[in-house]
Amino acid sequence: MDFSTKLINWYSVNKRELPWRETRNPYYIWLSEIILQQTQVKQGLPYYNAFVSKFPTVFDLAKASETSILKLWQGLGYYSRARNLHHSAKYIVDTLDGKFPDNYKDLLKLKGVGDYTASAIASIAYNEVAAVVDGNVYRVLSRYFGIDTPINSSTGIKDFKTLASTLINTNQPATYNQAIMEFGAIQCKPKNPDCTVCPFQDSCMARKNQMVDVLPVKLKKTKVTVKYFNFLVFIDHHKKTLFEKRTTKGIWQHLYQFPLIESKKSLTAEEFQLLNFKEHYLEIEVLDYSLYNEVDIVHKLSHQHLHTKFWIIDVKSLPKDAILIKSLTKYPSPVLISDFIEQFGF
DNA sequence: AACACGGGGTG
DNA sequence: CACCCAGTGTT
Repeated sequence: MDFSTKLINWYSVNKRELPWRETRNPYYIWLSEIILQQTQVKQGLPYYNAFVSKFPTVFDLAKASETSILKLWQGLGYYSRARNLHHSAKYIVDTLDGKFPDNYKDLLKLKGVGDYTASAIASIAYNEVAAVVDGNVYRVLSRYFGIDTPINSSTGIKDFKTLASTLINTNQPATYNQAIMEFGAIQCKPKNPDCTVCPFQDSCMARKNQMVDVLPVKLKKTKVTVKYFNFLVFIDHHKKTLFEKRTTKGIWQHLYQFPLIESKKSLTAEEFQLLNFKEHYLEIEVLDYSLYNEVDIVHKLSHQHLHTKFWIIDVKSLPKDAILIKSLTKYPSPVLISDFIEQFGF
């Protein structure tokens, strides 16, 4: 029995029931694939259901505000996915007259859709013979064929894509692609896979050569930078505060936060006073201020550790663009901020 | 080619 | 703590 048939047989027995497997609607397939980029099924599933429920068609998504889409995306991370989703929905509705791209080449033109996602949608929704290569596929192929080429090197990316293209079952591309990914997720797991129950245990090169725990090979690890964030939580007697949209390039673009002052180190109250935050907000008359968290809250992202202090600042009045504290939760904000809002309670 | 981009889960 | 996750866009 050949590789793809064996995989498909395994899949027919072991596959999970997932809502995006109950449809061929390209819009729903697209939604699920974007949500699942760098995201585990367990984490993405409730977001998928929320998006399908709130935006049942691409037209609903296209006419929504970016803020409402980011609000529904809140907590999922990699927020450019949500912004690109909106951009592409408008492109489909406005430029393509609502006709969803129906092949790999045209799908690739959508913002936020790269080689993997274009292949996934083309195969799953339209049964196009386009091989997917995601983290699961890299792992399964590198182990089964015993390939130690780094999966994130240029040659590795090219070679694995070529190999995947030779293996795909051309009669059942949709099923094959989902089968190999599901196999990687459930059987050929990153850590401690149970190879004794694996259907490929007799032909797997990694198992034969005891390389299961070192494959796939990946270049370099992420280096983490440390940053120090001071959030200014203004409160006036109208129960209003300042909440700003992040327009800068880096993390959390277009999400909302309390006014932020970044420092070179963790500040004491005295140092914070010396820093004289009032310089940043000349027009605001400060009555009193205090530190909410004595110990820094360390918010860990994959490439940054954010050491955070929340300064509670009582003020007499605030500028016109202040918003009611009660309405804070209507805005999309980073988990770090929404957690604070919930715990502080105001 | 290297890096930035989130947050949750696992061993 | 290190690594992984149905990757993509930018530099």
